[in-house]
Amino acid sequence: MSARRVTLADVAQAAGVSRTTASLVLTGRGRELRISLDVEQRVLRAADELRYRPNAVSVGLRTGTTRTIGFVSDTVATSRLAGDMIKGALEAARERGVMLFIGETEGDPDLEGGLLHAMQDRQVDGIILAAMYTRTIKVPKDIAASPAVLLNALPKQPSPLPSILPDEVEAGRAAARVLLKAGHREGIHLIGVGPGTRNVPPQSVAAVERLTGIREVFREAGVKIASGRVCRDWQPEEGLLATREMLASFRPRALICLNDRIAFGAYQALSDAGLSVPMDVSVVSFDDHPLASWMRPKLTSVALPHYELGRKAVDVLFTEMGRDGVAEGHRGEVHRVPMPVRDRESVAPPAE
Amino acid sequence: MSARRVTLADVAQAAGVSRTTASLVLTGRGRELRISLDVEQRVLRAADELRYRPNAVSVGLRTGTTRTIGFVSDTVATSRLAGDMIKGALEAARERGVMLFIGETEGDPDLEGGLLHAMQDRQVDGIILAAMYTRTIKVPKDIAASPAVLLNALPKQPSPLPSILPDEVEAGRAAARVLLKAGHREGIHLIGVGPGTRNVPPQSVAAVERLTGIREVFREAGVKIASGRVCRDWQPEEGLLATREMLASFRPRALICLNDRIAFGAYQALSDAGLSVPMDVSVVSFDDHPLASWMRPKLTSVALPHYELGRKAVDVLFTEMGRDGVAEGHRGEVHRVPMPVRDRESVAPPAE
DNA sequence: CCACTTTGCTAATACGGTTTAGCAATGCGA
DNA sequence: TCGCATTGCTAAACCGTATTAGCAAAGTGG
Repeated sequence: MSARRVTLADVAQAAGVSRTTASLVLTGRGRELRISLDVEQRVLRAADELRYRPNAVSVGLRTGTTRTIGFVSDTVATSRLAGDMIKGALEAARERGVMLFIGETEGDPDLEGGLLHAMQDRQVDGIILAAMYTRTIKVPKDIAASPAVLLNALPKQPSPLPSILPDEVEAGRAAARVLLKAGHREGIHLIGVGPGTRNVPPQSVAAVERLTGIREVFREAGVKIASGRVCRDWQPEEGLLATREMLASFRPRALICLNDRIAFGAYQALSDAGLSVPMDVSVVSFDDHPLASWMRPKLTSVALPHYELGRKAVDVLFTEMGRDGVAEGHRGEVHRVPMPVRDRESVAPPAE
Repeated sequence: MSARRVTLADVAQAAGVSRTTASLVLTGRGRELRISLDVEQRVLRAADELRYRPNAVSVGLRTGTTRTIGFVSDTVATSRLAGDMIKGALEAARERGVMLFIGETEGDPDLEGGLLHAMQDRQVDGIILAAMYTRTIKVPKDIAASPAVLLNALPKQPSPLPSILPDEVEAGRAAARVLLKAGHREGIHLIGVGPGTRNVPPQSVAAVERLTGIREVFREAGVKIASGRVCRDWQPEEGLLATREMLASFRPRALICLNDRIAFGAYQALSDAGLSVPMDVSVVSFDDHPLASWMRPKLTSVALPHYELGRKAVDVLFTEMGRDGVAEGHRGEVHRVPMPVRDRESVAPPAE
């Protein structure tokens, strides 16, 4: 508020040298440009004593690089997802000495455009364009003004931007294998999608890919999926309804719920029907929402690696920033981040 | 990546005027400095055609103000809280044409110091120092280099910084009133704190204040709190244990759970004991975690106004930034944001 | 002793804007 | 016709740093 910031000129004066010399020493180019050891020490001491910290704005103007990246997402608050993704990005950024601008578009293209401009005006070194739920997005045309990556999203039209995504197909396989390994081969029902490849809610990449993985493993194992119900909106309410409906026609041995909120609803339906988890029915799910470990019994779930996704986005963005312009060949690369299985208490061998 | 950015000089040249003139027109000082209407139009047209956007870094250097504020919190990912607080701040910031730097300290003072410096180096116009769970924090000494506010936190030592907090005492009163209004006057138990003022988990501001409000209303109504149990960590597990323990000695008519996760555990304990909510036992809680509306029956809860807190922080920060230096009198002001009651299905009149 | 290299530092310019001071042309009153 | 105010614009300085080009002094070889 009060005391003016210490500038390079102050340091130079205190050390009795020119600003040039001070700058050279402090940017580590002193040796290279033959500044004597004596002077170097004087400058360093002065800087230290005055608690000099370079003005990043000035450096940004001069060098054109601000050590700042922008993180633009459709919505940050609605889910915990955002939090962990941002956290991952934040930590990876910190390790590299970079700061993060955050912006939220709420799906509004105008807001998105405005945000991207505001960030570019501030000379960000790169941009992460993130979606909170995996989906395809329309890539704004002028985003390529700076290096950029897509996080948790695929481009609608072909695009040179790399994307970072959870490995949903493999997650689907993992969920199916959890049941197979526990000995399940029949009475397996899907809540949220299926049973056919086309029975998926619109827009959802996760739905399609998880289902693909699930079907693949069961097919290879010669196991038939007993039934599947689509839920448009993957909320507890719908999970409850879908499960209740399924219970009207079947006596299931195992459920694959397409996410934890659906599983939460399924638990309620099963409990209402007097069925116990995992004794009567095993349940596997996806996302590893915090909820999953609060439920009784604790829910076995294939985790969305939000934190890792965030980190990876920063990593990829940095290699992208390193790439000096044209280096064709790996444009539009897709990076898949593994989804780990969290084994808990909701799966047991089928009762005899 | 490729095409150089359009600069003011380009605009000036295209309009056939000096950089000075272009700048004056574009900053709206044209009239004031007697630039002719004709020239003004030429400049505006040129800027428009060239799609000129001022380089914010340069402006920042010259004017010393970057239209950027820093949001530093102890941890953003752990809870949904963060999300909504950030969202509120983000929207309020956008409305004012300001961008947000986000940083996370994980409670590490060194990281915190580093972050604050990194932000000050980038010439932020102000800083929001936020805690995810309401608590007292040690205010870093050199934070006052720029205007700052405390969000969801109180200073440990007296400090000139304003703080923004949820109105927890009033929330406590509201919770108690919900029960009174439903007709409850006995068999009311507290899960998480109490019954005495000193039975609170350490560090938690919310615990103390909620309890204060609760006790005040019941005292005035001449109602006695039947019992209370402290939970150190306000998690479902502890809520379950505490409730089970209480049920061993009492037959409660109503529970005030100190947050929703505790209530979640309490639901399980009540269900295990064959008690139904709200027929046998009414439950009121705090926070309005998303969980609250997923539970069956839906949980009545006094909501933490995260979104509003975030907005308010930006508002207060702006008035703080407006205050040119010394304006004593309202230093260290505390702003309380109301906590609204979300009436749902977990409260009913006491059974006869 | 002189030309030439090396050593050790600095002057000057650039980054892209904003802002102050001031200049040339015109208008106006006496 | 002269002095002075007004109009309409611009030159120049400035923000704080990085970087290029170059200068003076000292050292080196012949």
